[in-house]
Amino acid sequence: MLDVSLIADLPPFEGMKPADLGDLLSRARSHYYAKGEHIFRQGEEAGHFYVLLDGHIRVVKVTPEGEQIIARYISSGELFGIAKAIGRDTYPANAVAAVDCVALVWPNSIWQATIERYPSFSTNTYRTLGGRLLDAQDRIVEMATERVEQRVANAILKLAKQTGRTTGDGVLIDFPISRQDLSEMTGTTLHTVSRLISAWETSGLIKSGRQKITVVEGDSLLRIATRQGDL
Amino acid sequence: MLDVSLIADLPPFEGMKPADLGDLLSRARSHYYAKGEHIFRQGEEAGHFYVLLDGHIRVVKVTPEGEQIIARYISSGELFGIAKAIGRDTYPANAVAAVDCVALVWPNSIWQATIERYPSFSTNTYRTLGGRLLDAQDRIVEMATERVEQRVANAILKLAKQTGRTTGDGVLIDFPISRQDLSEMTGTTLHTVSRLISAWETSGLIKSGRQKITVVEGDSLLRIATRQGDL
DNA sequence: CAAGCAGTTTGCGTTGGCGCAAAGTCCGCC
DNA sequence: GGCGGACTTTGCGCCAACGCAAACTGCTTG
Repeated sequence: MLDVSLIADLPPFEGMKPADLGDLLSRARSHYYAKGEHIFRQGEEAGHFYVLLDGHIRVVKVTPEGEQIIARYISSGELFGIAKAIGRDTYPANAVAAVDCVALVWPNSIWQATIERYPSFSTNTYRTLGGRLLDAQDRIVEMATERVEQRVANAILKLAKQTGRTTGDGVLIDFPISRQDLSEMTGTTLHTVSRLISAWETSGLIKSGRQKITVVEGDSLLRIATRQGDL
Repeated sequence: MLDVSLIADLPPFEGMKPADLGDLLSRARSHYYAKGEHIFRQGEEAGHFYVLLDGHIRVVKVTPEGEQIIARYISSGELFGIAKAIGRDTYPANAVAAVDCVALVWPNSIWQATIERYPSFSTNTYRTLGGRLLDAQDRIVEMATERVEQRVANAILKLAKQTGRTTGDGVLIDFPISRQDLSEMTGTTLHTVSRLISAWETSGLIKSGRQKITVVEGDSLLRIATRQGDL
């Protein structure tokens, strides 16, 4: 049986009564996803909603031409797959386990009742949604106004902030991330990302390895991310 | 006094009982905004929410460097300024009247009660929000994968579809839109937009004038918008 | 109706970033 | 422990789109 302490402190459930939490939890099952596994796919009928308990999930949009764009990374404690919350019947993107993951899964049949019964859950959900809308719009502005170099620096900084783990060298992004992944987050090519990272590594701003990036001098990177034409 | 028929058929209020509509309407006041006037500004305390009754509104994000990006156009019948719905206390963008406009205005103090009292209004609102999130993500994908030419063609087609008025020549976008506006929607420069439009006008795909665009051959434009590298 | 401004067009030189290609390098697996 | 595949690096040539500059056009207003 799942214990309430699993989710009591997670943001989506903030403000809910313990009894309600237990009730909600009793309708969930937990599920393990191996690294690389798809939790759901774009266009698929949305049958469930999820809370990530452990791991990292990549949310990926696929174009008709087969190109992939990373919409966002989900960290543990976050809601995802909430198509129902936006009045949708199909998932708008793929969700892939970036590492081995554990998630709680609820059937969407209880969505409406859940939202209506637990106002704090409802509020939390829509706040999350709103945050994602703002994120998306910020990203549009970024893509429209900044150069590739700035966008890549920014993406690395955001990941380090969102999921970074401090090590001896600096802040390590705590899941495997390839040059290709970064290029799909910033709208460029893996080649360009590779060149930028090589250059930054040479000048000591970051350390990097295979699917691994450590931010050493965040300040310098931030300067790159925010400066305008003043090379 | 405002009449229920004003809003009864608008999407945000679909499914509401006439009595409830009257109730809601009694708390609104209507307001006229002259072309070019700001309805609210980015960063400002969000004091009201709105439904556009007539006109067109441009929602604009401003960067720290002063560059402007058009987030979306609001057409009549749409909700806007719903910062409260996403758990925000300030407006995330400017709203400017693209033409003379009339809007209904409610104080945000009644937001929470309104959302709770009228479930269909709540559902409609979040569906709208969800649509905007999906739009934003589509736009990210577009900016990451398509060339300027395709994005501009796409933007024109979307505007024609959203707000087009059929005339003798074709479908006219029915509010003033400059080359600069289009460039701010697609993440390019007014020069590039101007060049593209000139070319398309020469080959008869569109007609254009000062702040005016008519789509003549939508099919050909769509072909430009969707084709990949196959020039 | 003249002036002026906002919006548009067009030319020209430059360049950031892409596309292609090929050669590493690291890792997991048999 | 060696093989193969996934990931990364780097070189080179090119072109779409930008930046700058200047001229043009057509509303609008006094």
